[in-house]
Amino acid sequence: KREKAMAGRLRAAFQARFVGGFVCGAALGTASCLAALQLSRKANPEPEGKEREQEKPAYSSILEQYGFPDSGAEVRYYSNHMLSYDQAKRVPRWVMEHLSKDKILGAANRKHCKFKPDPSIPVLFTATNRDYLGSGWSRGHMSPAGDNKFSMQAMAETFYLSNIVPQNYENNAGFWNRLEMYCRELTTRFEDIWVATGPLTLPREGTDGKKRVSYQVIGNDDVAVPTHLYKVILAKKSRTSSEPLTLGAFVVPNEPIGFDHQLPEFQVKIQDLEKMSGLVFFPRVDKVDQCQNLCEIDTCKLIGYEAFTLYISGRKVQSAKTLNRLEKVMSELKELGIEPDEYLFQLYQEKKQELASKTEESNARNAKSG
DNA sequence: CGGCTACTAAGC
DNA sequence: GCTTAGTAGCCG
Repeated sequence: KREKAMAGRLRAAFQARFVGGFVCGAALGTASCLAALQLSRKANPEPEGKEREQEKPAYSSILEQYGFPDSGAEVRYYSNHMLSYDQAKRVPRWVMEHLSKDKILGAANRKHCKFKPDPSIPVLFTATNRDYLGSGWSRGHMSPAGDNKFSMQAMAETFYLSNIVPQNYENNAGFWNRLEMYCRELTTRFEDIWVATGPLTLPREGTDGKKRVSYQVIGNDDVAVPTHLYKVILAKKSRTSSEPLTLGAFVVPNEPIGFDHQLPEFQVKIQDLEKMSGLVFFPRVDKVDQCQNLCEIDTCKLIGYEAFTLYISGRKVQSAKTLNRLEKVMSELKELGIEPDEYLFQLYQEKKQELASKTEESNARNAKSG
């Protein structure tokens, strides 16, 4: 009995979505869409009944048949992220992803990925690599490549330009990079994390005291350069426990931000971000009463200068292809007055061995052939 | 981790 | 001749 009731509810929920146009256009033909629209109109209570029906001129249904303007903002699904695209700005409005321990482990490597136009977006509205090259702005991931180590496919899809915005170089490699690292670090303290990321073009007050929205556009496609980027983090401690969710929202200027700034400086009330962006995040969650503040529950502390530099050096050591390069990385670190920690020193030793044996091999080959 | 550029070889 | 793909090397 209970099962039947449940099935009925599910069916009702599906139909509500269906007539709401959720599926319309994506998977169904025009005829079905028209039917859905009519159903949806009928579903709305018509306060005045027949009179209202008569008032409605015949041409309005013709208009429906020809179709309404399409912003292309429908949700697009990829292996590990979803997004809504802004066809006018050639950047995403928002990108969402799920993050957990298993997602950030694996062999997927960004060196095998290439930025490219999203094949699912109409050519008229896509950005291209040319728009970015030589523009003075870097191609900044919204859903980061590093969150998808578990899957080559998932990582490759984050390189579609539908997931990219023009971002300040230093910001991208620095503060924003560290913020993304912090999100990954959260997987050690939370079982599930959902992150929404996107660009903002916020108004600024001019010298005349009037507020204006002004932003640069780059390339032949006029790709919009955001003034700010936002990130909303929703985290759940454990899948089984019923303790409240944890929420944090941040708005970061699209400019260099040094180590003298802390993450909480950029925290905003979720309602404020919603007003700025025109988006309601996690609409089914009571974000006021049902959520705790991330920066109270967790550290909201980004990795510091020395630890960050050590980490970067570690990555460089691992990708070194010559002994010369390897030694340079280490000596530059020393010049900065930073001593390698145990982990980096071990990476260094291993790489040194590996490269030494490789040059030995090639020497042997040359001797043989020569 | 986050990026860019230069060079080579292959292909139309 | 020009574009594409892969690689090596660079920087923060």
